[in-house]
Amino acid sequence: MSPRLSSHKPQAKAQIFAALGDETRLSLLIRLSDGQRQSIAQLTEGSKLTRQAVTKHLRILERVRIVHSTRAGRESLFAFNPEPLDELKRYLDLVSERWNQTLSRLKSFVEINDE
Amino acid sequence: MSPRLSSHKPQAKAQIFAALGDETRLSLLIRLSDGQRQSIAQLTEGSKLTRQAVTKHLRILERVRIVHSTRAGRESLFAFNPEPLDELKRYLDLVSERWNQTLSRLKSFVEINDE
DNA sequence: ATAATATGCAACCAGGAGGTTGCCCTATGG
DNA sequence: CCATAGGGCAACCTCCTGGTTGCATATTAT
Repeated sequence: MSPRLSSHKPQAKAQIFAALGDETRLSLLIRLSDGQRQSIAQLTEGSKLTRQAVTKHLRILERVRIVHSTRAGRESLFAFNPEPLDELKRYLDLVSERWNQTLSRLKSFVEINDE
Repeated sequence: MSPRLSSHKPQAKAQIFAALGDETRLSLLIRLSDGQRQSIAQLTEGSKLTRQAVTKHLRILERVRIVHSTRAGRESLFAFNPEPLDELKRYLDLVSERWNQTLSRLKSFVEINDE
């Protein structure tokens, strides 16, 4: 019923996790998750970083489809895309499930846990 | 009711995501999520990597508490800890929630989405 | 037309990440 | 007691990452 862990490509997941493994990119993600499309210049405001740095981060997020950009005149607008995050959540659920199966299995042994 | 996004420390979350942003560490995580404690030597088996490399990865996972180690004789056994992953799931849920609020808000405008 | 705005591209740089090797220390099994 | 198995520590190397700067290009506003 639930897709097995083995059916997930680990490298793809790792790439998404890695994209989220940066404070700057997380904050960009938060700013975009409110649904407002924002230009690079807008996203750079209040960021202490250069526009180029922000651009690089956005491209990284874009490569794993957490974000996607469309050109509008002279500016390129970035928008949030929740799909990859949902994918990660499902992945984490599978790990949890695997873990919980173990717990119930252990419970049947009625072991004393001397942790 | 649900904790706001602003109450989460972004750098802490970024560190956890970063810890998961590596294929080797993801596979270690999978191997440990079955509940069996495993030594470094065991985890190194079939890994193509050196024991030292595996150790480094384990330490990274340990620093964010995804894994924890206990010394048992001459070997140190690593065990999985699901808490940080649950934390991440909650975090991702908050982002999704933020996103969905926007969707319903947009829906009230009855806009034509020409994406 | 011109100036200003928004971005792209490329080179460059410092530091960190992933990985290896060598050596030392501590348990454990004969 | 000695050989061996399991690890820790530290040095070292290479490559990627995050960031910057400089310059070129395309829109937009005046």
